[in-house]
Formats: sequence, C-alpha cells, structure tokens
Amino acid sequence: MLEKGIAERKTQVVNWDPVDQTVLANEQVIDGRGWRTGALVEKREIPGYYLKITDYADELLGDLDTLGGWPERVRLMQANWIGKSTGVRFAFKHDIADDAGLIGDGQLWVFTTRADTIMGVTFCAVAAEHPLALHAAKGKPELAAFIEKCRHGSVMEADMATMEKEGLPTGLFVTHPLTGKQVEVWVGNYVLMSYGDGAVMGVPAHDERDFAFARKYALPIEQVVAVDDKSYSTEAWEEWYGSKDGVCVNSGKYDGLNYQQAVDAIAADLAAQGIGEKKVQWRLRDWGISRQRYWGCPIPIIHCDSCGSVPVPDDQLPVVLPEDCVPDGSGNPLHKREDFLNVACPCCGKPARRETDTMDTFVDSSWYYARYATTFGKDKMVDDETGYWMTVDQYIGGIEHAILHLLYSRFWTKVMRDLGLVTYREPFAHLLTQGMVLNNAFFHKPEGGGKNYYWESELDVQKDAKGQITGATLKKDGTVLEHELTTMSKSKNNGVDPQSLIEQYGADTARFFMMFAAPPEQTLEWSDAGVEGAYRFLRRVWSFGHLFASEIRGQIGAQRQLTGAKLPEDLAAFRREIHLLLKQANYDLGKQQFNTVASATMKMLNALEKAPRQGALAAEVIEECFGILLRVLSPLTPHISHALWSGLGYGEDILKAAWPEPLDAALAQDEIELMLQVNGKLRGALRVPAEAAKDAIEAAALTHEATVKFLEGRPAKKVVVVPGRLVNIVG
RNA sequence: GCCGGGAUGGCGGAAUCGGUAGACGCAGCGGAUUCAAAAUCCGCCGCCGCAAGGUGUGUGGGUUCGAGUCCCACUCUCGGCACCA
Repeated sequence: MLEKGIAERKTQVVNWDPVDQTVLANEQVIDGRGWRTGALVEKREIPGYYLKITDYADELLGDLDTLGGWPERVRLMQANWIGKSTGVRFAFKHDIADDAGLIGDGQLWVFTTRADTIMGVTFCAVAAEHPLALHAAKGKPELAAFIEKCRHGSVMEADMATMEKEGLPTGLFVTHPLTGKQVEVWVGNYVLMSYGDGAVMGVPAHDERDFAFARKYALPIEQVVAVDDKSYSTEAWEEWYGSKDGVCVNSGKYDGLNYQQAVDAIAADLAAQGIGEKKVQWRLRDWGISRQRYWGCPIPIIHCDSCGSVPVPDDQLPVVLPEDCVPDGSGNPLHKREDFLNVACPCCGKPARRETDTMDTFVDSSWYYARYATTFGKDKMVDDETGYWMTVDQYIGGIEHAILHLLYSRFWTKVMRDLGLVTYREPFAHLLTQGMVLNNAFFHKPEGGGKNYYWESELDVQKDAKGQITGATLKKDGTVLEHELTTMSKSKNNGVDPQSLIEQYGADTARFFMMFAAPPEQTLEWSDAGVEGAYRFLRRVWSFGHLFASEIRGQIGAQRQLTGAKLPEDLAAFRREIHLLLKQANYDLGKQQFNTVASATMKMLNALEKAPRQGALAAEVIEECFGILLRVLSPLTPHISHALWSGLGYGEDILKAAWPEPLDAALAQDEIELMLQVNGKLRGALRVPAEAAKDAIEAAALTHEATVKFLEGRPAKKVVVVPGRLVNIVG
C-alpha cells in the first residue's frame, strides 16, 4: 500500500495529555481534560500513517447502489458520511507578504456550495493555523493569544459544531474577485485547517453560522437572495435565509438568476479570471491508522536517516512486539526498548530505528473475514480460496458499526482488489444491523474528572413502585452513585452474561426468550423479566409431545385419510389456523423478524392444545400440525425440537427435514368475515361467501342492523368495499 | 450542532399495501385443584362509563370514506460524528 501510494505519512492532530505525555482517544477527553490526569488537553500535530480512503470516495458512494441486501438506513448514513458536494473553489487575491514573499502566491482559496451568494460576502474566516493567521499574529499579542487558545479544545466534530463560535480580526484584507471590494480576514475557531483550504468565505445573510458570527462581531449583513415576497431582517435568523429556492438580488449582473443559473454564471466568470472553478468536495477524510500504543499490530516501517521510511522486507515479517513491556504512564513503552527500536536499515544496512506506532484495530477488522476464508497460504495475506467463500452472504453486527467499520471494510476490499489479491469489490452481500442492547450503568465521578463504573452486584439499588431506579449506593462503603441507561460495554461494567440464564433454564429457553424479546434491529433495554414465560412454553411443547405419543398417535389408522379428505368444520378451522400461522412465520423469517416467529409458534401450541383430538382424521391433522410447529421452532430451540422430532418418529434429524410450506387446500375457506364500518367507525361484522360479488356485499351491508342503527335514517352517500377486509358506509 | 433510527396498555412488543389498534408473552386480579404451597388449568385485564357508548398509538396541525402507518412543524430518546470498537 505504501508503494502504491495508498498509504502515506503525514501530520495528524491528536489530543495530547501534557501530564501523562500521551495521546488520548476522544473518549478519554472529558470536558477538555484528560480522564486520568484532569490536565487540560492540547491539540498536537504528530506524524502518522494515513490510508487514502478519499481516493475511493466516488466508488464507495456509487457502489452503495449495488448493496441491495443492506438496510436503507445504513446506505443513507454512509452516503451522507462520504458527503459528496459540488461547489466552487475560488480565490480572493491579496498582496500580503512575509520575508519569503507573497503568502499563498497572493491567493486566499476557499470552497463554497453556495457560489450564488458570493456577492454577499462581507468577511473571510481562516483557521488558527492558516498562514495568514500566523502572519497576522506577529507583533499582535492578542491575536497570538487567541491562536494559542484555539490550540486547546477539542478535535471532535460534535464539539466543533456546538462550541461558541469565536473570532478575531487579523487587520488583513483580501480583494473580492467579482466586486473588487476589500474584505477583512478574520481568524475563526470554527474553521478547520485540515478541511479544504482552511478558509471560508463569510456570507452572514444566507448562512446561519455566519449570521450568528456577524451579529456577535457587528459585521455587515447583506442580503443577496430573495424568496417570493418574504421580507428580510437582520434581527433574527429565519430558515428561508439559507434556502436555495430564491433568486439573486443586490447582485448586479446576477440579479434575477436562480440558484443553479447563478452558480453557473459565477463559476464561469471566476474561471475566466483564472481564480476559480467548479469542484467536487468530499466530507470523507483520509483514515489515520497510527496509534501510539505498544500492544497493537506494529506498523512495519523502518526509519533510516539516509533512506527515509523503508518498509520491513517480506522475509522479516511479521514484526513481533516484545511482550514484557511495562507501561509506566509516560507514553509508549516501546520508546524505551532499544532491543526493539534498533535495527539495520534494509536498504543501506546502516543503523536505523523501527516505527513504534501500532495500527488502529479497525485495520484488522477490515479484512478478518477474508483471512478466515483463507485455508492455506501461510505466506499469503489471503489465498484464492477466498474467491470461493467470499463475499460474506450474511453479515451481522451492531448498528454502531454502520459507518466506520463497514466503510473501512468496503474500502479495504476495494484496495485488495486493486492489489490483485481478490476479485470481488464488496465484502458483505446481506447486512443485518442489530440494535443496541442497553442496560443501566452505575458510576461515581472522582475528583479530577472521569467516571468509575461499578457492577450492579456491587450495589444496593433503590427502585420506586414502577421499578424505576431512584438511587444506588456502593455496598462496601455507601458511596452514592449516579446511573445512566447506556449500551452494554466492557468499560461500563454493565454487560449481562447469558450464561446464568443458560444454567438456570437451559440454552433453548435462553435463546427463545431473547429471540422473542424484540426484533433484532431494534434498540432493546435489557431485562430478564419474562424468561419464565419462555420456559413455561417449552415445557408445554414437551408435554404436548408426550400427550401426542400416549393418546393421539395411536388413533391413526394403517391407511392415511387426510389428503383430499373433507374435514369437519372445527378440524378444518384448526388446520387452517396452523397453516396461516406458518405462512406468517415464513414471511417473518424472510424479514428476519424472529420475535413474531417465536410468537407464531406459541399461537400454534395454543391452537394444538385446543384442537379436536378424537378419531383418525383429527390425529392425522395433529400429527401434521405438530410437525409444522417443531420445524418452525427448530432454529429457535434446536435441542428440544430435535429431541421431539426424532423421539416421536417424525424423522432422524430435524436439521435435515424439509422446511414446511403452507398448503392451499388447508388455507381455503368458504365464508369470510368482513368488518363493517359506518362513517369510519367499527360497528359490526359481516359473514359472506368467500367469492361474494361487490354488489352482494354492499346489499348485505346496507341492510345490516348496525348500519340501520348508526345511519339513523340518513341515506348512504357512499359505500367503500375493501375486498377481504371491510365495508365502510358513509352517510 | 449535523447524519440515521425510535416513541403504541403497568412492562416487552404485534398490526405485511392507508382498512378490526393492543396479537403473543410478562406482571397483576379473580377462580379451580391442594391439608397447604409450588406447579398446572380456567377466566378477566388501555382509559372514562352501570350501560349504551365515548375515547385512545410522544405533542400540535393537515390529507383521506378511513391514519399507529402518508404530509408539515415540534418534543423526548437511542446510535454515529473519524483515537472505544
């Protein structure tokens, strides 16, 4: 990947804890302070390795359309994350220079998706690290202090979006490319150097953030887009100010143009001056894979003073970490391991140093599935076997992976394809994203920040009459704890081990209970209330098996009679109910809605227990229907289903039995029931022949006693007949 | 803040295309069985009302003969926001 230019080394901005002298994960920064030290976290630029996922942005976006087996919401989230936007990149000219000459060749470049509002630009804002900002700060202590302040604070997008927008003027001016006016350059804490060109144009009249910024610092607000007859006021922001549905005003030659016309005309004029063009911009950023932790997969690079960064030769892979490092709270312990660090340069043989950064664990999870499908080939990354097994037919994972893991995996697959390792272009054909399982987590906030989590078994928990938690204290010393409902997590000590359920009730009950609780895609608040119900149900299934063996099966004659037989009404109704439930269950299985499959098996048992059981025909119907129940149940409770299936002589192995399909003959019925509505309200029911014609149904409905009662003598204005469902009489 | 979900009885949830809201289960209540209990079985169980009936799917509007389902505007909540994975 290094050789192909897919991997590269560049600087990255990280959270730096100045006390522990270590890089912190975003999760470890709480209110701007290190979770262990409580020290103010700084942004620091350090070198690191990046994978150029942005080179694949177009394909990652386009191929989403081929992922028909993925949930729509995941594809949408990925598309929005990749974030393709078309806009205009253009420059403001200036003559600001330092000792090295004109800064940025005399051009301040910005990107905008709203080129139609360029005539409304009243300021520009640059990032704190922008060359113009750094230049302006020379001899301006106040500005230098502000830039320093921007160095603290978060690198997280969520924090950037919600923080107070602040800025300072640089005193520098650039020239508006279309009006020739001088526009002041500000430094803004909300402008990111790593994003685009690290500078934005400010159009307060039509951008909500710019509007707030301009109000705060008394910058001019100039309306250049109008919508219909709505009147503009600089007093308060309104939604339509940011709309693309208006036409240009106060924009000279562009007046009257709509959004698209204005963008086209303005882009053409900028291009004619050679200082702008239409450009596609992606929200997606390159993937930084370096981690400053010793226990990850080493990045196999050797740094040589003469040869630069050299990949570790194949015959020296894998790079093996020393296993006896002791972290002492002062950065990566590999830095102190001379035995690991010192190595000869593979190119020139001179002393060189190993890279100590390890890889993001997302790297491993991006292709483990392909490695699992590799049977042989110890000397290969993946072998040809993967072509046989891959792609993954059905991938299952939590919804929290909807973007990062699943996007990295898709990217990695495309890279492997381009390196000639595999021939497929997508890793996962069908995707099921499970909802998160939530549970209460109990914690105490120690002085200096952070949270200490405790297991529920360590606490006394107080609950109100409705079972809502009102408080919790630590058993050992009575410390009062806070609680939050959150995802089960190793770090929050709120996971639930199904083992205790399995020990108490058995694996079938535990599995059935969990499948029955909710559809898998849905967020679920964990509770084991109700597991008794699953246990009771399976015991009833077992009992019915014994009842069938002891009292029912014996009635079946030597000659089977069921096929083609005309069944008594109650027996036909029972058989129809089972086949209807089977039809429902099969449909739900296709949707992976397992809770209603479980519910269908319960309904089947309820019906079986009430079914007629005297006589050869009844016994045959029960035999058929119980066989259906066992097979529908088998994916949910394989053990009990198998034991009953083979024990009752249905067959040797239920896993090899054909999946049941509903029979048309069992589903057929002579009469159906239609709901009767009068003015949209349910007033009764109507029994009609299954093949009844529409006017016959209408006639029957109009003379129904409920119709007569609720029409109160008014004529029926309209009759709506929904075949097989209902009749609605409007009067 | 932005992107994507979700909200239905005391609780988990069901309702496939706009057509019987609350299936199935938990909890609860009443009864049978039992010396008693457990287990099991039968019945009741959204809210208001004696009933007829009215009302009801987070809130406020709208479309429709008919809305949990569609549209508009909100509220709360969950996931993600690039170094938790």
